[in-house]
Amino acid sequence: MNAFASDSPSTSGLPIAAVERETGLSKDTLRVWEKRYGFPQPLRDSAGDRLYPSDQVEQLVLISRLLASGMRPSKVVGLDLSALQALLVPGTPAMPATVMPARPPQGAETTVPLEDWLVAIAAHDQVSLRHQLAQAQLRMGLAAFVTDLVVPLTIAVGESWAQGRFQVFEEHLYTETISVVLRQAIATLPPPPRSHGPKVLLTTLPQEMHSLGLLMVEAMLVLEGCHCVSLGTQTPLTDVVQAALAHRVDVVGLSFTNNQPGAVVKASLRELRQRLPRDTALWVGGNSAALYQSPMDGIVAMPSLHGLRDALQNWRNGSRPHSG
Amino acid sequence: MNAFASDSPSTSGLPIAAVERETGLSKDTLRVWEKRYGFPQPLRDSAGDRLYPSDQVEQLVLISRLLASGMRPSKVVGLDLSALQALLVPGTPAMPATVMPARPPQGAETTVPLEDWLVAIAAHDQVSLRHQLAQAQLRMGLAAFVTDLVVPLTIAVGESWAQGRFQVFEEHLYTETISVVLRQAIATLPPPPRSHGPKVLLTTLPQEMHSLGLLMVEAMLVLEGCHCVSLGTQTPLTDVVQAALAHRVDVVGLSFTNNQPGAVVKASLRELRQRLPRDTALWVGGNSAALYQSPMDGIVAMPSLHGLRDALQNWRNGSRPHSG
DNA sequence: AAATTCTATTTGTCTTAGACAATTAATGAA
DNA sequence: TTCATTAATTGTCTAAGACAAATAGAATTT
Repeated sequence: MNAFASDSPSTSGLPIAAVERETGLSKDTLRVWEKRYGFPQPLRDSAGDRLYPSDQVEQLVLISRLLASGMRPSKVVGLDLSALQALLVPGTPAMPATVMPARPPQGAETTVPLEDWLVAIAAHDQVSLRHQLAQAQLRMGLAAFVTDLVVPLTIAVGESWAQGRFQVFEEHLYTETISVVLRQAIATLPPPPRSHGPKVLLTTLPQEMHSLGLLMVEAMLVLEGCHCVSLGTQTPLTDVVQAALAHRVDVVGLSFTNNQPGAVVKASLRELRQRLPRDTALWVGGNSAALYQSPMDGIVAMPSLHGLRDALQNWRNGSRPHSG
Repeated sequence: MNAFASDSPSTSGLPIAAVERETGLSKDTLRVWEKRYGFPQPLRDSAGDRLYPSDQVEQLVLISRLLASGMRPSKVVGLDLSALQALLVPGTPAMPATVMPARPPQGAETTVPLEDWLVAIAAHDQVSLRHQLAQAQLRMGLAAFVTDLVVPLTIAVGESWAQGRFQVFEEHLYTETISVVLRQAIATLPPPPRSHGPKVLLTTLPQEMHSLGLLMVEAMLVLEGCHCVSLGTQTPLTDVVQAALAHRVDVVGLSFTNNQPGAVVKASLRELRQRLPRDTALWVGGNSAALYQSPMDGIVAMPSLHGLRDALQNWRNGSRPHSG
């Protein structure tokens, strides 16, 4: 058993299982790249097993991130660190411009620039950060807080992390803190007036573990008078269907990051659409590029939270034409 | 590219990648079992690729659950469905009796039997469930709520799920609802008196995605006057260390389910212990059997929440002998 | 009886190279 | 431009064998 793959700091490299874990690239892929492109070029331990030097692992991490945003392996697999970073900096590059959040940061948000928030996150003072965020939420109101602060700040944090400015744990700290503030805000919201909006099931499919998007959507929906049922992250497809039936929801809302290959995302959605009742709407969002490349039948894709309002309007018109 | 593995309902089986996803057993393992034990016995598609019938997948899921609780493959891989279920029912079987939660359900909890809570969960009324749980929390107090209700109820839900009584989405619903109630309770707790307890970093390692245990621990610790920093789930090992340093915590607390093989858990802990400063305590808990099999140097393993009190006491004595 | 050491078995992962089909890019025709 | 066809790209699967970590069971000592 060549076995467990703890990246012992003294050794000269990581075994293939550790690299798979760190990069998300399968062992098969790592081996076939080595054969086809000549990269990576791992060392070998005494048993002949691959040992990936950490600089190659770093390159692989960047490569995998570029792939997730739409690049092709042949274009990026050989490249060195600086070339990769150069490709990575400009925003979310492979995302078509038409779906980029059209609205520039504006109004209330500019009172405290994003940069200051980034500095506050880097200060590692969770209590203070939470306090400041909670205050901002009260000052701006929940809707503006989400669209004008949380959304751009989350994007900025993601980019900072991609550029190596933030550690993973700092991103975790940010996520956790925002979650607490958002949950608190949602919890203190007045209960929705009965049958004013659709009943919405919120979750993500397996492999999608980011709950922040769900929370943002939940906040906006509750503000609009919807009744939300959240299942948290990583609900198997079968159970999404069962939950939708059991709770008799009008809408199923899913969030996708660009962690998964686009083909998998599309296939899952096709499958889900087929299994859900016809009259159950399926709304999807998140920064997975695959969602917006081509319109999918019976699926409403929302590249930004602003789409929620329209989707709600459409639902009210389409699904309940004789008022409520 | 035999590619993505959506379990199309019309086909006669799942491809190996889907089975890996569903069961957590690696493709290598699935293939080697087939060779060694003659099970599973997948069909083949036109290209010669394996197609696992869904009943075999069900067996594999049960087998993987038994392995996680300490059974050996040779004892369970061949067994049929009923035999597997028979092994699975009695509690957490492979866990040594000495580490089982010693205290039987008692006192306040018996006013509303667990069974009634299970029925309430099965009713799919999240609003009502949340309300009832919040009321119970207020009535019992947070500490008793956690130890006497949430802990046994979570175990009961897990067992119900293992026995097929609950669907995955019902377990998700339960988890989400409890989380909301616990977070709410923690948020409304008075801030801890300064320097009355250690500063504790709470998180899980990658592959561990259950946050409920962390929330329970956080509740108990905050009650005891500790200052908690939670990073949520799935923090890479390296970042746990960095976060511990950045936040200057006294204690790192980790939660482990029995999702991962024991060897991986142990190796990760050894590694983490080695990388953390000597004077940073490392507390671990959760129902991963590996934690309690043999004491590990410099690691405090707590099979139940009741161990927290003692651990705190020890920390206060050991780490700060000349008072604070 | 309990703890320890040793040996034998079990077990998961890694290795090789090649085949294949789904996807994407490029080419040609309307 | 837009659509269909061909070509290139790319990830996954298959096979059998090798190997070392982890565990079980026996033999030994405390």
